[in-house]
Amino acid sequence: MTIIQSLARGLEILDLLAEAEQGMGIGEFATHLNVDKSSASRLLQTLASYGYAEQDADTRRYTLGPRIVTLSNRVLNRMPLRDHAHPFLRRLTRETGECSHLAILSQGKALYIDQVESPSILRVETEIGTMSPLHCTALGKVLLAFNRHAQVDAMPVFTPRTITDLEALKLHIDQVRRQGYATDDEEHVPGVRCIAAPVHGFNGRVVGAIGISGPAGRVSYEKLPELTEKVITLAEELSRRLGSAR
Amino acid sequence: MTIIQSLARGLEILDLLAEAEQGMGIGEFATHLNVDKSSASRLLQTLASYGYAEQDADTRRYTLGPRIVTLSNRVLNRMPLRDHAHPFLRRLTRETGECSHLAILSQGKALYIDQVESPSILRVETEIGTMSPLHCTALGKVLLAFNRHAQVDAMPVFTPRTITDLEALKLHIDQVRRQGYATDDEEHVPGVRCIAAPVHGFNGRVVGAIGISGPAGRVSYEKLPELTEKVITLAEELSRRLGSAR
DNA sequence: AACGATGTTGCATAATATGCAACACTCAAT
DNA sequence: ATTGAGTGTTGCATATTATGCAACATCGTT
Repeated sequence: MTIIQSLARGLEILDLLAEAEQGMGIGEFATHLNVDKSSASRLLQTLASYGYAEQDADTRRYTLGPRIVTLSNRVLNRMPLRDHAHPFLRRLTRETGECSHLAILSQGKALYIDQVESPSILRVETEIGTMSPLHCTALGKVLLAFNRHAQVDAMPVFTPRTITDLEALKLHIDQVRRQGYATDDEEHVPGVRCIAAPVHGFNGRVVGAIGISGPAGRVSYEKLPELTEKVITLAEELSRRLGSAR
Repeated sequence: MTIIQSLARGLEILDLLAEAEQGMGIGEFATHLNVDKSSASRLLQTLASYGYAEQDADTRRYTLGPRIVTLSNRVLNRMPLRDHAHPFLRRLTRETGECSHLAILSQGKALYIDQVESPSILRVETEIGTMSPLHCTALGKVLLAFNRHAQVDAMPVFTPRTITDLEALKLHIDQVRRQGYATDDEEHVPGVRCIAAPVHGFNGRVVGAIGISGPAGRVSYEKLPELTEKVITLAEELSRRLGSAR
């Protein structure tokens, strides 16, 4: 496995730009990459010439360019699941009042490929493109339980409630498999609870997970059964829509 | 202006992947880039290690990876305009029955940053991330007319109705400026008509364009005045929402 | 105008990306 | 099961290019 260093540096620059809302100057890149200013400048020029970066004429700082957006929607538009699922996401948010999400397994994580936000002021802030760990999120656990390609190789701690023992997780995932849904009980983000259920494709295989997330105050233990019922029902309807025999 | 060749090759690979829905094999990359298979393999491995490409375990072909989606939504989420405008896009589609779009000026083109699709089966297929030429699209003409940074350097022909003379375009844009909206009368895509109007920000500057597109049969000359009125009204409401004095 | 900060460009050379060849893997045909 | 073709990966010598340095250009502040 060989890494082409110059390409890697360019991609690292994109990672830096993803975190730099106000853009970055050449000197900052040079420092982060541990290269000379001149090298940083040439890398940025290359990225800019292909549309991946943009230099603000006034501040001379660089920001992410539009080419990324074009490519991203190529990726997303290649997923028919998204189009089928979106009306169900809207229904789920309408019926529960919480944010709803659709995720698929990607690179060992749960990739959020669509969502509908809650109308409530207090809500969980996530975005499409988020890649969540599998072991401590409801969507992730569903993928672990129902997608044979899903596996965890690390189980970082996010909260005191995060499951960090592999045997404990296996038992938990077995239970998810039996009950047909998963919950995240403040295991990833303190104060946030999630519920998710699997989405089956036409051959019965699990092609994704659909679920809701909300503040623990609203997604309370008393409300869990009712909300869970809604998530499961919508997931099954969507699965049937996709042609699943289930 | 120096181009870092290895980085450029990696970005060219991303461009190839954007067009290759079923992915591509290493040999195809090598041919397109005019490099040896081994070089192509190393470039792809680098892209894959950063999440920009993925290799399908079964076919061994490479496709675009999820990292692109994550970055894309960073770009889009940095535009408050999108959040403000989305309800107006929905209203516009509801009131006209056509697809509605929101675009900004980016790299000399109109970058579509949001849209709401028409419920009709027959509709215009565009996607977020599309970068349209300015001289022959309604959104683009609005940007040309109202954004002082917008200019055209080339005027490629798309249809027999495309304006290809610079003087003619200048007159046309002057008219757009006077009337406060623009139309695309089958100038970009045969059989497609569009209407767009400017969106003004809090300092009165034009921060984007909002409009609709539909088949010429539905966006007929008889319907144009009524549809135009709706677009202008919504654009002005959105502008007021953004704090514009207009 | 002078100065400091920042981005850009030319040039010699240090470093790395390349092509070649061998190898590993997969699949289809016999 | 074996063979051959097709495809992706990896080691190595060296051809090529990316690098750092220094000079320059640009911009904003005093």
